[in-house]
Amino acid sequence: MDEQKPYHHPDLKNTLVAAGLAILAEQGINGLNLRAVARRAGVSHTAPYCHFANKEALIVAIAEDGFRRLGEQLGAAKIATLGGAKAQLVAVGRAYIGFAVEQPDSFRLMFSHIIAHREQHLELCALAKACFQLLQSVITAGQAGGEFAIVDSVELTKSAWSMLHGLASLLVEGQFAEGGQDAQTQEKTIRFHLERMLAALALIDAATV
Amino acid sequence: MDEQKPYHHPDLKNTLVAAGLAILAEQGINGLNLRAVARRAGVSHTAPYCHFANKEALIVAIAEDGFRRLGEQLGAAKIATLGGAKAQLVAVGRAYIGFAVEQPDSFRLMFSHIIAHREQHLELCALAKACFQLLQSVITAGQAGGEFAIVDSVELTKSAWSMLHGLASLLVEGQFAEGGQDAQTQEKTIRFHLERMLAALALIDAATV
DNA sequence: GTATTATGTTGACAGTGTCAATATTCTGGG
DNA sequence: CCCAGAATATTGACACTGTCAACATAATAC
Repeated sequence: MDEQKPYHHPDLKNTLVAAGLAILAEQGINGLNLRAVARRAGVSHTAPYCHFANKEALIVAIAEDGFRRLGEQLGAAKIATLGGAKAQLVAVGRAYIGFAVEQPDSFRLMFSHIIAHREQHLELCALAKACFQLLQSVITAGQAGGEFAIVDSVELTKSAWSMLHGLASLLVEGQFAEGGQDAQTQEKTIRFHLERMLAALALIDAATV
Repeated sequence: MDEQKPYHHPDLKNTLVAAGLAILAEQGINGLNLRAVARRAGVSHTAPYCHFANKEALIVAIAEDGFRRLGEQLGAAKIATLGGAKAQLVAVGRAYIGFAVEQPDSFRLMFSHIIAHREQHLELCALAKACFQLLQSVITAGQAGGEFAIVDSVELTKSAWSMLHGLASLLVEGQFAEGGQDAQTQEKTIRFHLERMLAALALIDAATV
């Protein structure tokens, strides 16, 4: 028994990211520190420095993982939905909100200013962009199908993302919680706002063009 | 000369908040720690504990100040704008975005999860609610004037706030910055999205009712 | 098979939040 | 006016955290 682990950890880098995610989910951002991550991974308190330049680098890796999971969930929602681009947009939007509400600390971390110079982290930017482009693909498909008018799809996607992100952020930060709502009520509220916002997006061009 | 300060500081509590705000503006959230605030206020490193239970309490006070300033700016934008509720809504929205972009660290702090149990801080909640209600007042006025349809104004205001907050957040976190845009271009982009989003809000009821 | 590199550990240091003990000043009641 | 207690501020200490330097161990390349 007692498989004593080798001096060299099989895959410490990913183990550290996983440990960070676990701590994030359990204790939130305040509990997320390098030494706790190292402890959880079963290594010494400076071992992370062999794989990450500093704390921020580890946080970036965790945020990257978050964007990867978000992208997967958005993609899954998209392909699981038939019935036109507007329905897909609602489904993808619901997935975005769902991710934020179910994993609030990951969501916060991904958009947090803790990551000071976001543009310097190419992989992080690429993963975030992939999420954006997934949203955009739904919108361009809708344009092709005549569900949305023909305007710059990047700008239209920015509007859609703003709406989703705002709703997600305010929900996550508890700004909309007047007393503890039950899950069902909250679900209804979310769908209500989602449908209204996205219907507005579909309408928008009739008004502004 | 050399007015040696008295042992008892005239108004340390407010001085500490002001010092915190200054540090926040200069060095961002990372530079904001109790000892630095105390240093800047010219007192010992534990003096803040006479006025704040802990670091979070000071941060709450700084956030409260932020909501107070935000409320003032929104109110000023509202009363400075003639020409109907829609124009007012755009103006107030522009003020919201302006606050976020000009004072990104204050904006982040106000909505930050650093403040763990927001609902326990009554004054903070009241100040945030005052901002919400200012937005709501524009919308109800618009309803009375026939510019917006008659639906639950709280829900309509939540939609508006979500849109504004999402745009502000993504701008502040640099998600929309593809390369350094000059101020003029950014201003155009902001107004573009604002007008579209708020026009969408005005239209929304025709679609969903 | 040895030199080099990659990986991990130990020990140290400065900075931070917080508490206990102490000092100074203010305030109200005699 | 004086003094007791409250309010305010300081000093010193402690644990925890991020980070670095020095060293130890394992994998790899020639």
